[in-house]
Amino acid sequence: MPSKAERTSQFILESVAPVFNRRGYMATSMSEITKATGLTKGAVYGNFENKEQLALSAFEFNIKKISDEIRSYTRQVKSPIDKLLALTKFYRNYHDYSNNLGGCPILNIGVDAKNNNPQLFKRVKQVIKEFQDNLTFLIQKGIDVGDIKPTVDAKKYASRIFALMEGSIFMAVTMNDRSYLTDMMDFIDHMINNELKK
Amino acid sequence: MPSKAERTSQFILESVAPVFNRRGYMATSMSEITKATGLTKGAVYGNFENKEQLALSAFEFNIKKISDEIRSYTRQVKSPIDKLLALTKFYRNYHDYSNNLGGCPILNIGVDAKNNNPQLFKRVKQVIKEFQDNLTFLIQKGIDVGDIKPTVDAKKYASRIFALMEGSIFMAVTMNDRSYLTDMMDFIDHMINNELKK
DNA sequence: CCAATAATATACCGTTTGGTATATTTTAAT
DNA sequence: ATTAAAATATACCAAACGGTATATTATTGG
Repeated sequence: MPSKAERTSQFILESVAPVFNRRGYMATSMSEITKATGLTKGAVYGNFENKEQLALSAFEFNIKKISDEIRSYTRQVKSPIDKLLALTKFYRNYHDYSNNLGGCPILNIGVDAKNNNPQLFKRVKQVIKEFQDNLTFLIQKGIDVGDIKPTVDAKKYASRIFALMEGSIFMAVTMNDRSYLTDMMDFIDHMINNELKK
Repeated sequence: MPSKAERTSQFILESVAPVFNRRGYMATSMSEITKATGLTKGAVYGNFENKEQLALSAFEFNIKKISDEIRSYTRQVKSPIDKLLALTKFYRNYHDYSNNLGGCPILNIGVDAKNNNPQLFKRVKQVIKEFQDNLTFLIQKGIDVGDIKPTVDAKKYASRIFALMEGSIFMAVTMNDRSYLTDMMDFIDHMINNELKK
């Protein structure tokens, strides 16, 4: 059994992760944090150095949760093409998923932290790079195994697909209209089947 | 000559519009506003009711500036297709343009205001709708005059193009890499010429 | 069950927040 | 140039901010 402190730290993160994601770093006050957790400042500061470290950990918590969820989709299939299609399948359901979280952490914290928290922003950029590298690797593997046209520029398609996804997430969340997501995922699927697939 | 108050109000808006755009509503304090303007709180509150109204006016200021800039591109050509291409031409240069402003107001304030300022968020949604309606109207006109395929769903393409643009702006600004913009505008141009154009 | 220790709550710190009442200065019409 | 009005600066307010020292309560190994 994990120690009391470990359990409390996890509980705090679970509680404040959506708050930070929704409200951003500056707008999330310590009083909101104590309210969201039901704990006092003493407990929070006993488990986290300061507000910045807590925000950083909350972002990490959100990213891990999404990554795990994505993996649960992609690991069910084997071929690179099917894994790409599994990714769009995940994002088709993202509107429901994001209602708990309050939008996409990469998008929200990317916008929020850029001019408010350099450390957090640096981490967002790393996460974006990792995500895109994974996507590039997947497309390249598809080329290597002969499923994807060898003329395809893996990196270019990876960054394009990522931008398409973030754009549709922004629109779906902002306009509260899931059709932005489903339409874009249809579009990406079409791209995968007609431009990438051999 | 405009009155002193009118000139001061404009000066305040010019000064604080980029600050609000960069930092968001909550993170922009009155002390940052007095610092950015060089004026005192007395002057600011003499010209604006409160921080919220100032943020609202600053957003309006930014949107008008961009709209005017876009119009200066699109009015130089006549046909709907050329106007669409003029739009992507504007966004090709958006990386330089946005460095002064600190990103896209629609994206920044859309993300920032969603859970921090209902009034501001409502206005962002209106602006998005107006922008998309203009785009829809333009595509529909292209269909009517016979430049664009009659099978094209104007509204669907309008919202898709808008999402593509916002996605690429987010990526370009966040990763500080204009190629996200140029690549996406190439892509949209290709779409205009091969899917929309007769 | 009992201490030693770990974890949480309480009470407080100086600073900054958005906002306002009032004093001072600047503008502009005569 | 004078003066009434408009605009700006100053000085202040209560409340909230992030953070901390210390008191209190829970936990846990013996």
